[in-house]
Amino acid sequence: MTDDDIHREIFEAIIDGRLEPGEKLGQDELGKVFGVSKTRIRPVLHRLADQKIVVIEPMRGAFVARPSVEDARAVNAARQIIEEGVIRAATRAAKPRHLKILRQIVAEEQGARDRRDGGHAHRLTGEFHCELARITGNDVVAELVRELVSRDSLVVALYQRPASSVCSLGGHTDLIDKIASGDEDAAAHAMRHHLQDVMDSLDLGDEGRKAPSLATAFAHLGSRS
Amino acid sequence: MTDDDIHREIFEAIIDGRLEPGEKLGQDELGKVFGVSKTRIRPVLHRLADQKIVVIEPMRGAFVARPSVEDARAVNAARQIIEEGVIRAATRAAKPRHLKILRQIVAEEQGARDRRDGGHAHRLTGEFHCELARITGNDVVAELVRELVSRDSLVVALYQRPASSVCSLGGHTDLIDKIASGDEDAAAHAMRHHLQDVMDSLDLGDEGRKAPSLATAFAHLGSRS
DNA sequence: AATTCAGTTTTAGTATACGATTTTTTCTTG
DNA sequence: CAAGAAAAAATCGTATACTAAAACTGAATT
Repeated sequence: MTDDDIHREIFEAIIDGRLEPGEKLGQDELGKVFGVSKTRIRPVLHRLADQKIVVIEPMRGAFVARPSVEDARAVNAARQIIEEGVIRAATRAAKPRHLKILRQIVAEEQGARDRRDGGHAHRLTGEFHCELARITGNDVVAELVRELVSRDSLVVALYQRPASSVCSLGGHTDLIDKIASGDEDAAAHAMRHHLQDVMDSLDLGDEGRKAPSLATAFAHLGSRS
Repeated sequence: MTDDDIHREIFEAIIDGRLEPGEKLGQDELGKVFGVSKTRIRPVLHRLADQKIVVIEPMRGAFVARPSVEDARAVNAARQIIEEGVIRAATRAAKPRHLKILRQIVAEEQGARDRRDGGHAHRLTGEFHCELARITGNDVVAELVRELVSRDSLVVALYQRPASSVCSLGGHTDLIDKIASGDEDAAAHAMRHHLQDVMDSLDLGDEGRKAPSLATAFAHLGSRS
């Protein structure tokens, strides 16, 4: 069990939603889970904190990150900016085999949705954008996009509307078409709107449904203080 | 002396070239420097490794990163892709005060060059790109660019030609002009070429001048094996 | 004289131990 | 009985101790 294994294990547990935002990540507790001392857990937690997947409150411990509404908007806006450059480069570099891979991912995505497997579908949605970044042939870019996508996964986990995973259905195929056409500007435009659609499909009205603040939890009582 | 202080201290020592690429970063040694145990050095080293500023070889220790020629090309290519999106967003968002800040940085840069203060000039060059990212008003993007720029600093430190820091002189003012004109495409184009110019000004012929491989060090002897 | 191998020293990686701080529990008091 | 204070438990952060691997030294051998 290497350090990266521990990291990946926790990372995936969070992204897959098996660990809820705000949940406490105790060092000794995790150490017992993985059969190591907390000495090896701490660096992993710090790395996850660097990735904004967890937050570390001094002397209080690590918690699964709970991005605020502003964080959510900032990450999405960042993706619009970054992935504009990415899809432009991808459009310039795209070969038929690349498009084939993208189409395959969309197909699997569709399949997962049909099977009502929202988790898998969501993961493939992220995979699509990562694969898009890979078309550029640049590992640095691919890694950057991967990080942004994973941060966005947390956001979606927190703010996704109950009955809305159909939103990005056409979005990805549209992106592929634009890339295939070689029209860089059209592709960039489509990407910005696609990400904006994802954003708009979120319920950013309250500060996260899970573990809400007391004020919102008891809002139905009205303010009496 | 907080953890971040230690991190920044080592980070800046590397970026400023006070620690040469390839140099060993012993845990106990650094611990003594900062008056702490290696327990607190290790996470810092790992964080720097995440940032690709140092490399950690298992059971051998940490060393100041020595990006290969391929790494150098990849980081520059990544910047071309990422910063295309950034300058487009910046062009759309730019206000007069932003341009003023950029022009000021260029002026300071020019002053530093006149004073033959290459280090300061180089640092301001990076600062220019970070400030450009800040125009987008997005902290996530700004942070991303900052990381890429710092990685590039290492590359430049390794591969810069002895007498060539004049290269990007006109580049930045040109970028400002394009942003001011509001012509997004022109700005994006200028950015790509500016970064390509920086790249071309590097001496990527050998695998780094400092501490070269034995093969290149004794190349003048010819191959006799 | 160069090379290899054994012994020594150094150093990375990990666990344990300990002090400091927070959280929880319990006890007191109005 | 509720609220606050004090004590106890739990847990974070750091240093120290230990183990194992790598680097170094030097002698022996070809």
